[in-house]
Amino acid sequence: MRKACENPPKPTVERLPIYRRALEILLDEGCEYTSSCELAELAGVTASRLRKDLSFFGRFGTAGMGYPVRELLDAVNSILGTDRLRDVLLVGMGNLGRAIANHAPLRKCGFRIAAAVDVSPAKVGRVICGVRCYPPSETARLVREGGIEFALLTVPPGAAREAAERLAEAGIKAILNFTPVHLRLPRSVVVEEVDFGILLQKVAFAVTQGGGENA
Amino acid sequence: MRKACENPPKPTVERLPIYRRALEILLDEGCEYTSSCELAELAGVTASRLRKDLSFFGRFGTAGMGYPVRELLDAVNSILGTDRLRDVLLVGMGNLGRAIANHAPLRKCGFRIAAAVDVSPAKVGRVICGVRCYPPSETARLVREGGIEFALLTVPPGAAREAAERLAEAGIKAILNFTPVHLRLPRSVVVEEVDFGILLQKVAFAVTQGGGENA
DNA sequence: CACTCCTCGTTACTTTTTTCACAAGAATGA
DNA sequence: TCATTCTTGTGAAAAAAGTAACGAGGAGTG
Repeated sequence: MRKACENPPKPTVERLPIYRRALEILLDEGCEYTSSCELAELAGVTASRLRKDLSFFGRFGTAGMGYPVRELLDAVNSILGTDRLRDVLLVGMGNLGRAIANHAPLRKCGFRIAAAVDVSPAKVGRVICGVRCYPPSETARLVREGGIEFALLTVPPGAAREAAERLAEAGIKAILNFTPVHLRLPRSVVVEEVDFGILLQKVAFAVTQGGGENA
Repeated sequence: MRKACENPPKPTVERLPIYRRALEILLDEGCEYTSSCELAELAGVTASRLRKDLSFFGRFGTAGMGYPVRELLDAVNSILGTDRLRDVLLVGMGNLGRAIANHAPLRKCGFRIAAAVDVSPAKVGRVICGVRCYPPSETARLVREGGIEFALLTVPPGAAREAAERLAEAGIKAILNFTPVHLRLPRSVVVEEVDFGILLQKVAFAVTQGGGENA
């Protein structure tokens, strides 16, 4: 039922995790089948957009019946690559790093903090929030031997660029960048920026200009 | 120099904070003037897109010269509503809440954690990470008396919906939702979702499918 | 078995967003 | 002063994304 994935639009891909979350809710409730209407409602999109999004990846439903929840969830997981638990490297065991290490919902999304890296000698060697802490010099070894593809960058702004370059050299595939620093890395490394300040500015505009139009 | 803001595209608005960040870097470096090429390079967009984005809000540059950094930054701040320090309410003083309370860069973006709310009696009344902690019952008073418009929702998933509704009733204007729960609130409240799991899934797709195309 | 109802997947259409290319305008130097 | 050289701002074309409508095809019913 999987298509050869004829280059789906970027917004479509960004909605897949939202569908996934909705499907998990339905599964928890014991629903075996759902409709595009119901699922779209849960995900906060229109039914036709949901159907079109899914159609980029294959045919998952049966006319008149809807979608089998379990199967569709498996399919979405397979598309996203979250069908197995993936190891993540935490770079920077500060406040934010610890918060993420303790962030339970990550596990439900298919990710596990496999190890952490920090410059502080007080942290290296210890297990903090359930995660063992290594010195930065171990980065490459951890990535290679652990087969780690993803990193969370939660170091102070001043250390961001160096840490990112170290990760890139180690062969990391993707970085979730929580620092307010624009990283300049080879295109082979996927970088996703998560800047709380930028997000707040975005809603600040919506509030001041729009006078309260929702997204 | 400000236009009447003829409904700028949403993507344009989302890029403004990025331009803002680039402008601050230039200002720190002591640059008085910059060009659309230089600024676009720093922001990671094309020069024509930058110029078009700015054109939605007015005319800020002079042909042959470029843009005056200080003035353009002031203008962007004015557009975004970050020209003055804005108070933010932190809801949920857990690991993530504390991390954000300590997150220095927020201040540079024009935001200040004015107060926190938490259910735990052990936290209420204390000052944690420089922020005074109040019980949830005080939410409405804090929002009203402090003139607070923005809230950061960092409570456990199970408490998210109730806390969000309390905020909406208190008259909050916007919520940055760090919980993996889809909030259903009146359209008058701007909600921005920040779900680490969803972000990881997004890059997971990019890595597995794209084989490494950057965003 | 025939009929109706329901829901998917797809196609055509509309809107939004991006890209490209160029005219207008300001500074510089002879 | 005048030509030259930049660089902006903008309008048109192209691309991307979203919306709506429709046909196809099972499921349930009598």
